[in-house]
Amino acid sequence: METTRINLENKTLVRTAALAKAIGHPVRIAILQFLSSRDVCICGDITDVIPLAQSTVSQHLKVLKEAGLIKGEVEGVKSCYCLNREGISELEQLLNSLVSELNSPEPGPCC
Amino acid sequence: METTRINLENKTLVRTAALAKAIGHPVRIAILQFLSSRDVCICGDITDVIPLAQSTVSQHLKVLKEAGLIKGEVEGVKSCYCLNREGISELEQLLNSLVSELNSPEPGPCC
DNA sequence: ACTATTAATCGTAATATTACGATATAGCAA
DNA sequence: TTGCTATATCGTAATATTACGATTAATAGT
Repeated sequence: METTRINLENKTLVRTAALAKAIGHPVRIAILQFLSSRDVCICGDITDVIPLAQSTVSQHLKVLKEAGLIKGEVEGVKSCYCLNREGISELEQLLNSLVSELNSPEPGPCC
Repeated sequence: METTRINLENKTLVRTAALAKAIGHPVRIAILQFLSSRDVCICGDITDVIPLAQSTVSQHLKVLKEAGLIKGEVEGVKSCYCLNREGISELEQLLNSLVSELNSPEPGPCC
């Protein structure tokens, strides 16, 4: 029996997991949705729509930023956030190829 | 300014996050890929291809099972696992609608 | 019945996540 | 300068995750 040794260091594997992990929390998905619901960057009112402490929201924003899913920059006294289109399309591409990989081949006899 | 109050209890939101979290680890993605690489259920040799302790692999399998992404049943002295097609398509559907939601509308002036 | 094997579960330690309040930082307005 | 506001960061507590070895439970083979 050939032992198809799995490489857990695989770049795509690790990156896909990291992106999935980043969206693996309701608050972070909600933040992404909120950012996409406007057609401009959002400066300052993110905390207002999320029923959590300001510091907690800031923490989630940091996670999303580090994952490359949003961009943020200081704009005067406020911070402006918007979606990082590159990160979103990377997410889309990696998750799509994962799912299509999982969908083929067809289910076998026992499932 | 209308405060679009975000509901963090939203079923779709919570479910999407839970599925994303389940695939938010390289080992679990690797397990899913391995399961899909055969066209039948895998009985027993999952531990052999993952370079981690048997108990750790079992834990990851449990996470995937609880998320509804795999099915598992005892087959004699072995356990048989295979992908749960329903869970996978739920994952596909929820992530697709999330991503397409994030992709529209077009990027505004500042991003 | 006895033994070997498979896989789940238990116990545990190390680390990560999540949330909060408090504090620091930095820009704006007076 | 002095204060005000917005947001990041710090410190911390509670909980969750991840990994391991040891144990248990159940089956298969002798």
